[in-house]
Amino acid sequence: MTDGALRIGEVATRAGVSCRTLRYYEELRLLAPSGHSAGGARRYTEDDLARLLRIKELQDVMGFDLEEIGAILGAEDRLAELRTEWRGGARPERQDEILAEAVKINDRLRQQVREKRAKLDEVMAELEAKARRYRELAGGSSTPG
Amino acid sequence: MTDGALRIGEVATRAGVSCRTLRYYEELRLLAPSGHSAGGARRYTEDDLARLLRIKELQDVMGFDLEEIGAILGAEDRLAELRTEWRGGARPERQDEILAEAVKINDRLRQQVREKRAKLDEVMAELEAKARRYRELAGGSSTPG
DNA sequence: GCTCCCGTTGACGTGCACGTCAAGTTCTGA
DNA sequence: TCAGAACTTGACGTGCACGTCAACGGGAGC
Repeated sequence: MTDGALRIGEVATRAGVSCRTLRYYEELRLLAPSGHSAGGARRYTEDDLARLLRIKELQDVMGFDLEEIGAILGAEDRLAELRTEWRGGARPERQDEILAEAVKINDRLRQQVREKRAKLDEVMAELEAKARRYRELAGGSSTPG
Repeated sequence: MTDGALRIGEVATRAGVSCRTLRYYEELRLLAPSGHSAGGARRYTEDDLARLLRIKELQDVMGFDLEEIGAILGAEDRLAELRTEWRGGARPERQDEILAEAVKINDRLRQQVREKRAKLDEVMAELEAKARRYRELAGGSSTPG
C-alpha cells in the first residue's frame, strides 16, 4: 500500500483541482481521505489521489456528472469490499449478485465509450472535410464548389 | 438551399432540445432563425437545424461550453461570409487573414479531438482490464491477485 | 369569426459544481 | 515558543445552461 500521508493542498495541486473540490467530493461520498491527523486535518494516500484522477477522467473525458460517477465507483467499491470478505466465504449468492452488477456496469460503460468514440470519429471526419476545403481555397481561389 | 420554414417547436423537437434553448442560443448569437413570420415568429431552415445539431455535437462530444462553440462557429461564419464577397474580389490580404484564422482553429480542433481520442482509449483500456479481472473472479474464486 | 394551440418577451427560478469569505484551529519551520 | 502558512467548519455567493411562469399576440383549422 502506498501510504504517503498527503495533505489536502498537495493532493489538490497534483490533481489540478481546489481544496474545495476535495471537500465537496467527500460531502458527496465520492472520495474520503484515508485518515486524519491528530488535530482533524485530512490525510490522503496515493490511492486516494488515483481515485481523484479517476473521477476527473470520468468527468472530463466521458462527461458524466458526479452522481453517475458515484454510481460507477460505488459498484466497484462494493466489489472490492466483497473481495475482502471473500476469504471469509460469506453469502455466496450475494457475491454473484454484486459481481454481476459490476460486470453489468462495466459492459454499459464500455458501450458508452464505444459510442463516444464513434461520435468523435464523426466530428473528426467533418473537421478533415473542412480542412480539405480550406486547402482548396488556399490553392486556387477561382473554383467555387 | 433547403428552405423548409420550420417553426421553433419543430426544430426543438427534432434536435431534442427545448424552445428555451433555441431562444437562449439566439441571445448568445450562436444561432439566429433565418427569418420571421409577419407577426414576428421565428422561422428556421434545415440549415439552421443542422447548425443546431452541430452545436449539440460540439457540446456533448467535445464538452465545449457555449462561448467556445461561439468562437469556433464564428470563425467559420466569417470565412463563409468572406466567400460570398470573394467574387467581389475585395481586400485580398484580409482574405488570407481570415482563411488563416479558420485553418488555425481547425488545426487546434483536430488536435483536441486526437487528444480526446487518446484519453478515451485510456479509459477503454482500464475498463477492459477490469473486465478481465471480473472474468477471472467469475471463473475461479480462489486465486486472489 | 372563433377556437385553441403555438408563439412572443420579460423576468425570475433552478441544479450543478464548485468559489469565496469568515472565524477559528493546527501544523511546521526558525 | 512563536510567526505564519495551511487547515477546519459553516454559510452564502457565482457562472453556466437552461426551466418555468405570467401575460400577451399570431396563425391555422372549423
